[in-house]
Amino acid sequence: MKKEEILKLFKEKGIKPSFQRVEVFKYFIENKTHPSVDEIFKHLVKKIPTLSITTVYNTLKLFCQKKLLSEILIEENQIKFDFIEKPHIHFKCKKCEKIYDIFKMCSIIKCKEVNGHKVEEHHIYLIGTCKECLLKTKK
Amino acid sequence: MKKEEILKLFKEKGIKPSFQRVEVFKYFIENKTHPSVDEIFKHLVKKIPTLSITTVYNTLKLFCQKKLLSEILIEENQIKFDFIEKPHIHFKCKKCEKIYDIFKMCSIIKCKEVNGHKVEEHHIYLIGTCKECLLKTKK
DNA sequence: TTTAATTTTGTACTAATTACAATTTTAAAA
DNA sequence: TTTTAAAATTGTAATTAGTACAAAATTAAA
Repeated sequence: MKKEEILKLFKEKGIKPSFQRVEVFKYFIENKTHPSVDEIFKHLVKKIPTLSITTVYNTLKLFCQKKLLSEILIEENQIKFDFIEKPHIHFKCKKCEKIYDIFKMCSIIKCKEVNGHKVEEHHIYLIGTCKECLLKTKK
Repeated sequence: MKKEEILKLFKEKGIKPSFQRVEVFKYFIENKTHPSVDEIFKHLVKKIPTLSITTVYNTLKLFCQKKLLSEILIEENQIKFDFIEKPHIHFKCKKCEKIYDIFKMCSIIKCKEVNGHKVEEHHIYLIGTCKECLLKTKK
């Protein structure tokens, strides 16, 4: 994703492209992970020494409101963030703590109504032992 | 659920039935809600004036390990707890903040394996506007 | 160039959770 | 019954994520 594309996306969403905001966004497309606020801050402060943690919080909040990112709350007392491409669910390994994106469909994800309640968001978390950790324990 | 049944359940799970533990457990069966640590503490401290918040944390952690309760992490900076009866998912209303139990099945809940990862727990959260709040806004 | 609006920064604060040592309770052994 | 050891509870202090907010800096418009 090139800079012009980011600027175009920001414009569509009504986000003013400050240097800090573009850098935070770039973090997500360059590192396809599920970072915490702290990880993002620690990474970007190397490049932007004046960066404030409050800016990171503000920017992530804005991106979530504009549906560029979504929050992940999975067995942690720390919010992680997720770049929204196509709908997916998350798997977290209890051993290595890694979070995997799982692109698997399910009736729940499509449902817009349940017991009369209007559904606007779906968050599906699976927890267990990942492929790699299963292999390690077998050895 | 009578006291003898609670004691029997604790014995099965290998939980020593201290007065505090029994009272915390009773809170869940008497109030079918999704309480936070603070709510449980504030309620029980009336009956047990010497109760410590640390004991509540310890007890809830133990109950989660023993699979009597599970943690709910849904759009909050506060963990809530859920009594495990039969598998269900959660719906949270954005307006009134209430959490509903939804007893609806889905292929994801049954799945024990995904992309080679071994699945041990499922947490499904739906967020939106609940039936009651929808009615209120229509008026 | 001036002005207003927006964004960023930095500090102080709050609230949830954890660490840990001291005390109390419980259960087992003598 | 008394002694001893183990487990649970308590209370305090510390940690940490996140928020509030005002001042400074930046941007865009008049």
